[in-house]
Amino acid sequence: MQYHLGMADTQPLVAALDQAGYRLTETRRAVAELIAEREGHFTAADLVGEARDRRLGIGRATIFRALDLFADLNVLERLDLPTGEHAYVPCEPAHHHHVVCSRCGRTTEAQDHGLQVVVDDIARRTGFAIETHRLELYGICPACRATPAR
Amino acid sequence: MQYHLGMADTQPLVAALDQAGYRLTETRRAVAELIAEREGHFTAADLVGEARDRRLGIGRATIFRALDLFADLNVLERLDLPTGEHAYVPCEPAHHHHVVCSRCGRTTEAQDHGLQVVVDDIARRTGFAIETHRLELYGICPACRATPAR
DNA sequence: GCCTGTACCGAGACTGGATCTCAGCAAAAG
DNA sequence: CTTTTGCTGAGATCCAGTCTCGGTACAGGC
Repeated sequence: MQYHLGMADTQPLVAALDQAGYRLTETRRAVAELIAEREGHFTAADLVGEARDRRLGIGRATIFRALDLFADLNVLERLDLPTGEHAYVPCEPAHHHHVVCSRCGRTTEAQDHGLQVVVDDIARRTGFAIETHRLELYGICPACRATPAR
Repeated sequence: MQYHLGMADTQPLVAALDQAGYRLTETRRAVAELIAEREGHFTAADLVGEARDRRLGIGRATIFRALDLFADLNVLERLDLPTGEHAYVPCEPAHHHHVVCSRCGRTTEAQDHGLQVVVDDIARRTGFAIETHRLELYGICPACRATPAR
């Protein structure tokens, strides 16, 4: 079975599967392709629709399973957009945060220099033992800033 | 129609409706009561169940509408828990962040002293014009820390 | 190259949260 | 009191995500 897809870089996704000992199936490569072709964030429904349009014959459940898997391997992160939608973004496995363009939806990763101080401060003030945190930023990306608002 | 509920403080919720020019209906007061009685976060399903148990005769849709309304008025915030659940927390209208206890679910508000510096730094590095941000912290609250892990 | 155990897959039923529709009702204004 | 308009309940509907299960194909051993 061959899917004849494009050339987008699936390497990080596929490599993560391999390293973690998961099977490198054609289906998973195809899902990796669909993900790699995307710019910005996407929803599970986007991928399901795309797979259906291209007659790839990939089941709905399989796409959700692949997304969960990539998320577990930290090469994909699940975002909760302000609208309430759930979206996914491919990313590096290291701890970081996302900056989301509220116009075009593209995302960038950001290091949280100095955030630890803020977290520690909040821990001290509230008495909580902070285990994890999540910072999401929304704004207009450089490309969209360069073009007049549509 | 009277609902005969308790004495929890619904004032901030009701006042927000009034100020924004919405009608102060018995139903909305009742939903405000249900919210005010809660500790920590709660889900829409919690309120729907509570209303049904008490035979308040409030429809499912009405509860969702009220939640949306309060959220728009910034007296209620919708949280996306790490589990994927959607929860609500009553809060002050001012900008702030939430600290959620991952054991008992209680929440506290926190000021983001120093966070603006981090946000500005990320804006400079990424070139984004940051409009809003959301910081959520998860940890163990003082009360839960005081009791041995169950 | 072939066999075998097991991970993986597709299809479709199922679940549960959230939304929509619409006729009836009730709050605020005159 | 009457009118206007916003609000409400019931239930249909929608849709994301999960589960089940029979069948498939990968990887490792021979």
